[in-house]
Amino acid sequence: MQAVKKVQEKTVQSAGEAAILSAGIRLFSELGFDGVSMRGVAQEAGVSKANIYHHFNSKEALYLAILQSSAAETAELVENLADGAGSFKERLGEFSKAYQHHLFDRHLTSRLLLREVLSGDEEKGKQIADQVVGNVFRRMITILCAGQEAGVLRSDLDPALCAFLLMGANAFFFQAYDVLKHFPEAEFAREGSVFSNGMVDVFMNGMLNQGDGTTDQEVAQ
Amino acid sequence: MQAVKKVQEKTVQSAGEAAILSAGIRLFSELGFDGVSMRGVAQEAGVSKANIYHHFNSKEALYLAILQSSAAETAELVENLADGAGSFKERLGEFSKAYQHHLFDRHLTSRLLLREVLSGDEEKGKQIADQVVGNVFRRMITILCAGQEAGVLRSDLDPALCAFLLMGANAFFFQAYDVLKHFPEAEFAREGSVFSNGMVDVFMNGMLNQGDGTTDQEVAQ
DNA sequence: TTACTTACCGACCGTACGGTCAGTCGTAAT
DNA sequence: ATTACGACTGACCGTACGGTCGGTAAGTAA
Repeated sequence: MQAVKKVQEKTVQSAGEAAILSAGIRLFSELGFDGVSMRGVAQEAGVSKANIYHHFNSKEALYLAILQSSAAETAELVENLADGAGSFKERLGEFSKAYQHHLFDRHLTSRLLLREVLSGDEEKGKQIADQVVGNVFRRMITILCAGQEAGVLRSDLDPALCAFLLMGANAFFFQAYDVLKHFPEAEFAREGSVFSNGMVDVFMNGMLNQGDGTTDQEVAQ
Repeated sequence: MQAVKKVQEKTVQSAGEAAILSAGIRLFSELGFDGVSMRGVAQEAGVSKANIYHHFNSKEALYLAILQSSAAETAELVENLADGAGSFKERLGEFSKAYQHHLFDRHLTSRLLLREVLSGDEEKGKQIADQVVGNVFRRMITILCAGQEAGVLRSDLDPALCAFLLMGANAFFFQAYDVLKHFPEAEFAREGSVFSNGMVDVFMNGMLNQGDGTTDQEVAQ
């Protein structure tokens, strides 16, 4: 099985095919590959099952087409993520906020891609990871390295680790949002911006009280 | 459908049933509910398919039994997570490290439960969330509140947010570990302890250089 | 008009699914 | 010896699955 070298930017030219793709992403993102039947897609799209096979060779091919269009769409949007001026802290905060907003704005796409990347498929997963997540990852690392050179970011930290933490916090928040809503303790999850601001604050300044002369030992236990 | 009020601590007394449960967790954790067939479970367990239905009423019941035993096992282990003495920073670091170690040690169980919680099922998900994740969550909040009262932890931070970030970072690292291994940039992911130490360092002290008199404005852009 | 293409459909195929059932076997109490 | 019971099985059932096939209707170029 050869890897897909170049994503054929096959333009959708039939209303049926568009309906199939639209229904597919809705169902696949919610139920996963195994949870979706071609009959279900056909019904949701309002076309016959045979018509799906006219446009796509197999269930796998349909899923892959949806995956690739999702990945391309996300990759493009990530490319245009806010990268404005301002202080390092502001830039990072804006980037993080924009990324989180994107996750929720395109929640079907995001859920689909996250599921695929985290499934540990090793084949499709790696490709998507490079194509989509890798982009956000590397851009964030760039911002962080600039921060290190400017002397704002601690030079003893691994920029990749910092990038992973920032992205991961957003992604995990997105994943856990539905269940988090039902936790009475998690007031921060009511509003996305509250979480985002608090998160960036923690990442920037840390959780500990600073500069009050108190050491860890003095307040042990 | 009534909620399961009390988990019947049904002791496994047949070798076949044990094999079924063992095969089930292996398959369900890797492939998900829809990706597993009862024939597959039977074959993996080395028993007949009918035998599974002798011990469990349905596929759903088998899955639920596995889910509940996994939840109970994890809940118990979480109860015994290191909670030793030491400075606040040390306690939190130890707790975080122990939690991460538990995730990888019981990776089948962890993957199963995480998938269920994050699937947004609203029914099973909520129960598992309360039973397992909720425990870790609340214990971590307790530690954090103690830190606030002792004056070590910043009092302007939401302890629930901090707990979520610490837990989420570990959980997301666990989820992403397989794909992260293949990123050349992510050297921190080679060794679990490297990530753990770096993560706790960031959470405690923040990413920014502290106390050098440099403000954000001065180093803008 | 003919020839060809594309979008689309109803009916069908073989298979694998979840689940059932009658019955076997070993064991342990009566 | 008989009964009873739990562990276990092969054969079977109805259904839903992914996928195929012959055919229709519409557009279009020669």
